[in-house]
Amino acid sequence: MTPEALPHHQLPPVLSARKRLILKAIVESYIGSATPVGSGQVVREYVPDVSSATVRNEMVGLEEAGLLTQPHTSAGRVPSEGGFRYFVRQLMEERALTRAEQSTIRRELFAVQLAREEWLDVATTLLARVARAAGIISAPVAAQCRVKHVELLAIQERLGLLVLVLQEGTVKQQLIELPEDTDQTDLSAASSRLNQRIHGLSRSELEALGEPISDLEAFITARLVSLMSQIDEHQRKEFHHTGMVELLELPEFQHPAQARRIVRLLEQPEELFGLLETLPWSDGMHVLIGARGPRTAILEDLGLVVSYYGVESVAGGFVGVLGPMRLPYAEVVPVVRYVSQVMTESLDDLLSPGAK
Amino acid sequence: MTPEALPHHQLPPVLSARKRLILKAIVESYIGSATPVGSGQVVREYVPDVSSATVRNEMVGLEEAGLLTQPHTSAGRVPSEGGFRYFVRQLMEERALTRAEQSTIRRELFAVQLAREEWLDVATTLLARVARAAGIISAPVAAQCRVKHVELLAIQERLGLLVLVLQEGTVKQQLIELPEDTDQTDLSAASSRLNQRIHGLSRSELEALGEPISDLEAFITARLVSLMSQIDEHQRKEFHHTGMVELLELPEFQHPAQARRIVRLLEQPEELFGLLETLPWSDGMHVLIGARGPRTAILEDLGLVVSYYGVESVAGGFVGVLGPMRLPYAEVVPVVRYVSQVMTESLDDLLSPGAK
DNA sequence: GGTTAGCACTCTTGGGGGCAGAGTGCTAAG
DNA sequence: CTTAGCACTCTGCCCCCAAGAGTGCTAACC
Repeated sequence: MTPEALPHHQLPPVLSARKRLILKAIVESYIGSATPVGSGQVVREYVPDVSSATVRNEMVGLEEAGLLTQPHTSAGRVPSEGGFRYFVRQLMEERALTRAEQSTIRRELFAVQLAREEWLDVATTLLARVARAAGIISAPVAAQCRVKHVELLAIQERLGLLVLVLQEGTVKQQLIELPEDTDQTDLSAASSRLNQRIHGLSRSELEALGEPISDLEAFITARLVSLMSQIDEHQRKEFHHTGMVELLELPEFQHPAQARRIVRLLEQPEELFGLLETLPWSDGMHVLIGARGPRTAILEDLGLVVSYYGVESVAGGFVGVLGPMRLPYAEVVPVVRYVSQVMTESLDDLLSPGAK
Repeated sequence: MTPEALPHHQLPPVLSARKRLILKAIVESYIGSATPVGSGQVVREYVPDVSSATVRNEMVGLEEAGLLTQPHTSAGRVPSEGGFRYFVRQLMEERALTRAEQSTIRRELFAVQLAREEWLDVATTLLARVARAAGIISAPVAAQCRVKHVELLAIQERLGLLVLVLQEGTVKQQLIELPEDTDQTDLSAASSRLNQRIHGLSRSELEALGEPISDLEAFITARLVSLMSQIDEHQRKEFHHTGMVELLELPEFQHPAQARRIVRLLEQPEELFGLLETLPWSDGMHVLIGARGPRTAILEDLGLVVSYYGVESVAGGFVGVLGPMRLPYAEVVPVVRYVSQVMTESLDDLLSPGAK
C-alpha cells in the first residue's frame, strides 16, 4: 500500500524530537511571513544550538515525509498541506484565551439589544480580527423550522404581509395576495385562532393538521406551509462574512486568480455549504487544510477552521474562519471553539423550554 | 479664468461634427475593449471615408480639449474623464428597452411572493447582468420610520422578542429584557392596546404620546423609541450588491490595489453613502464619472450610475450600478432609470393610503 | 555515528541592451 | 483641407549577465 493510497486518517509519520522542533519552527515562521524558510533562518531564530547543515539534513527527511516542499531548488522550505495538518494535530500549542478575552467575546455576543443579523456580524467580526482572515457564519437554522407565532397585516386592498416568527427567534416576512373582501379584522381573528393551534408545529405537522375552521385560515395555512418549505429548503443558505478587504491585502491573494477564487467562495457560498453539510459534526470542530479529494477541491491553498454551533436536530449553524492555508491556527482554533460555544449557549437560552 | 477653474457645470466644448463622431467611436471602442484606440482602428471600424492622418489631426484637437489622453506617446488614445462625461451628456444614444425587457424587469420586481431582501437582490442582479459591473442598492428607508404594527413574544422567563413592522413593510426584531413576572398574556394585552394607539406614529410622536396606561406599556414604548431611533440613525446603511466576482475579471481590476479599492467600496459602503446623500435628487438620476473634487475622490477611475427610488420625504433608497469608468452607459442608464421607476411604483403600492 | 565546515551548484531576481511592432506628429505634396 | 510618407518614440519581449540566497554533497571532526 503506497502512502498515497492510505485512507483519510492516515497515521502521521513518527518524527524525532528535533525534526518536530524544526517543522514547528518552519510552520510558525511561514505563518507569520508567508516567505519560504531557509536553514540559516531556522538556526538563527529558533534552534541556535545546531548548525545550518544539520537543519538541512533534517529538512531532507521532512521533505521525504511529505511535510515540506521547496518552491524551487534554491528557495527555503514551505510547509506542505501535510505539514500544516501535522502541525495542527501534533505540534501546535493552542493559545488559551485570557479571562479578559473570554469576557469580551461573551459580552459582545450576549448583548441583549442585538437584532439577529447584528449578532451574526458581531461573531464574524470577532473572528476576522484574530484570524487576519475572513470570519464566516451561517444563520442558525432548525432542521425543520417550527412556528412560534404568526402575524397577519393588511397592507392594501388585496395585499397582506405574513410575518412568521420561528422557534429559534428568526423572523420571516412575506407579502401575500389576499382573497377578496378580507380586512384587518378578519386577519386578526384568523391569526389569533391559528396561533392557538399551530404553536410549535413543523411544516409537515402543519400539513397534517386538517379541518381548518374557515376558508381564510385554510388559505393562510397553505401560504404558511409554502413559506416554511421554502425556508426548510433554501434558507440554510443565509451566510455572512467579514474581512474580505483584509484578505485581499495578504500576499497569497495578490494574484488576481487567487483573489477571485476566494471572493467567489465568500460571495457565492453554495459550494462551501455543500462541503460543510457533508462533514460529520459529532466531533465538534473541523480544521480543513487545502484540497483533499473532490469535495474539498474548493479549498485548494486555503485553510478553514469551522465549528457547528447550536444543537444538531434542533437548530444551529456553522461559524468559523476562512483564509490562506497559513492561518494562525494556534490563535484561531481556540477562538472559534469559544465563540461557537458561547453562541450555542446563547441559542440554548433562546430555545430552552423555560419559555413561557 | 483658466478652464480648470470653471465651476461644476462648465460648458462642454463645442466640437465639429467629425470630432464628435471620432470621439464617439473612440469611447465606444474603449468601452468594449478597455484598450487604447489608434487612428488606424478608428478608420477601419468607424469612419472609413477619411484617412488615418486626418483622424490623427482631429485627435490632437480632442486631446487639447481635454477629452482624450494618451497613456504614452505611441499608444492609441483613451477617453479621459471629461471625454466620458461629454459622451454621456452629448453623444450617447440610449438604447431603449424592448417591450420584452421591460416586462421581464416588471415581472421580476413585482413578483408578490418576494421577501423584501430578495426584492433588493433581484434588482441588483438585474442591473449587474446588463452592466457587466456591480449592481448596488440601498434598502428603502423612510425619512422617519413609522410604526405599522407591534408584536411582543415571550421567549423565556425574562426575555422577550419585540417585532416591529414599519409602514414601508420592513420588519425589525429585537430581543428585550422583560420586567419580572411578565408573561405572554401581559404582553399580548399590552401590545394589542398599544397597537391601537401608535399606528402610524414616528419616533418623536411616540415620545410625545404621554400618559401610558401601565408600567409595562411605558417600558415597551421606551424600548420601541430606542429601536426606532436606532433605525432612523443607522438603518439607512443597509446595502446590497451583486456582481463583485464578475468585476474582478475585468482588466481594470487585475491590479490588486484597484481590486481592493472597489471591494472596499462595496463591502464598506459608508463612503458611498456619504457621497450619495449629498447629491441633489430632484433631477432623478446621476451619472458620476471619476473623481471630481474631494467628495468623489472615492470614485477615481470608476463610473457610477445611480437613481433615487421611492418618494423623497416618505421612503426610498438608491439603486444603480458601480463599475469601471468604461461602463456601457447607453445600456446602463435606461435600465437603471427603468428599474428605479418600477421600484418606485412597487413601493408606492405598498405605502399607498389604499391600505385598510 | 552524528555533526559540521566548506564548496560547488541551482535557481530566482533585477538590470541592461537590442529588436520588433504599434502609433504618433510632422512635413510636403495633392 | 486632406493625405501619403516617414522619422521618431515608446512599450513589450527576449536574452544575457551578475548578484544573492539556499541547497546538497563530501570530507573532516568529535
